[in-house]
Amino acid sequence: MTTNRWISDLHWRRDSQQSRSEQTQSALLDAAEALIVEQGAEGASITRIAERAGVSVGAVYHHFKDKKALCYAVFQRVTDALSDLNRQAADPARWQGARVRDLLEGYIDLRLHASATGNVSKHAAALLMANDAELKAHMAEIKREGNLALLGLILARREEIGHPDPDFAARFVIDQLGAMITARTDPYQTVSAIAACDDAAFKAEALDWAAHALRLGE
Amino acid sequence: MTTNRWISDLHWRRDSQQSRSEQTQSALLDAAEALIVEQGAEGASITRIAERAGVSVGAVYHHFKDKKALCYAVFQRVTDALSDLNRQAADPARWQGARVRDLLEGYIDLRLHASATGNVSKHAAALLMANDAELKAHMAEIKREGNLALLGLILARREEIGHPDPDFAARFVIDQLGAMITARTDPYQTVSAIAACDDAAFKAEALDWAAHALRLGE
DNA sequence: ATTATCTATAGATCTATAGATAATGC
DNA sequence: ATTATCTATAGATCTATAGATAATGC
Repeated sequence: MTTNRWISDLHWRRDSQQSRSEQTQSALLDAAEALIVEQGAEGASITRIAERAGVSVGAVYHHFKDKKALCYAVFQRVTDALSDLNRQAADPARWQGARVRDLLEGYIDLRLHASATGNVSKHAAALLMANDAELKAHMAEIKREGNLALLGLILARREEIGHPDPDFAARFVIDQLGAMITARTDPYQTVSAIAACDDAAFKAEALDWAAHALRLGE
Repeated sequence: MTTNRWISDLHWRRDSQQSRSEQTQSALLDAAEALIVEQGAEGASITRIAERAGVSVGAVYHHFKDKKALCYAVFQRVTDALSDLNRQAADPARWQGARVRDLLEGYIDLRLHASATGNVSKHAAALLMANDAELKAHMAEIKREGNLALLGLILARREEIGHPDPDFAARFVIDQLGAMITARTDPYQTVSAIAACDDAAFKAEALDWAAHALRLGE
């Protein structure tokens, strides 16, 4: 690091190649996301993405090997954020003194909050996933990691669980809470009480069910 | 109807224009479904669909106005079957003397059975839906109709429900059972106890939860 | 006369590359 | 010297249509 700190850190000059490169790449990812969400995955052609990002088609291929690499980068920006969230939530230090019910409540809060933010990116990722089994599998793997971390935290408190098979019960509850939250955040609703009630009522009902399923002592 | 019954009913001659037409249309829908499932929605071009169905591109456009019409026909074949199933299941005569628990068990059985059959068609429909908001909305509407019919059957037995707000509880349980079954039949699993256990264990756990949520008397 | 089918093709994409140009970076 | 960008375009699709051909149906 022999670079002049005045220049590199205080940003008197800011159009370094590196930062221009990063800006262009972000602009391309943003443009791809927006087009995918607005017109579906088929509407997001390289030509249109470049146009929207304000660069030429040639520039796209300078930054990404091919269209698939660009799409995967869009997807990865979402999954990286998800992995980060998982890592933070899984930190045992964060949950010292917490009971199973607190863990479940924290999980619900986390997912409800996550689904309320970054919606365009997530929608784009969902559309890409729908057309690509590899991405589907990758997303499932990330969710799996998060769920297994939660499972570990819960089973470290297994003495609270009255169900005769705590391992099965804990897994079942985690799956089911996930399904419940997915149903709540799905924009295409059917009946739907899960989506119609407010967050507090949803949380109360979900926690009540989970406590029953695990036979948590009171 | 002045047609000769010997001909039209006993099929001595079978290559009428009408039946050829139907055969070609079915072949096109089958080919489209297969290609969509095998290569994703983008892989199913008119050229490839025609080739797979063993007809020319021109023939495709004789039977379908454009590509969208063909895709919608693929989708409709699936939703028509679903609507039929809904209509059969919603018949009150079928449920005479049944209790709420029987209704819920019947619903679970129906959906588990449905997800085990006609998988290629449903997979294709799901991929088409993913790229088309109109189809998503249509599917949601069909599920909604089925769920509302179930809701009606349950609320006709509201005296069995101990929950202080039977209407809310019934809607919540229907949503939740739906989410549970979706999670079970999703091929991309996370933890997952819901998918790992056998049908009997799944049903028992689901029914137990529903009975608790509704506060069904015993 | 109508219907089902085919062949051939126009016209509009779309992906990816080659090669030139201008700026940064050592 | 390397990096970022542009222009121009080759080559491969893909959708949809026009017009010919052969069979059914009244």
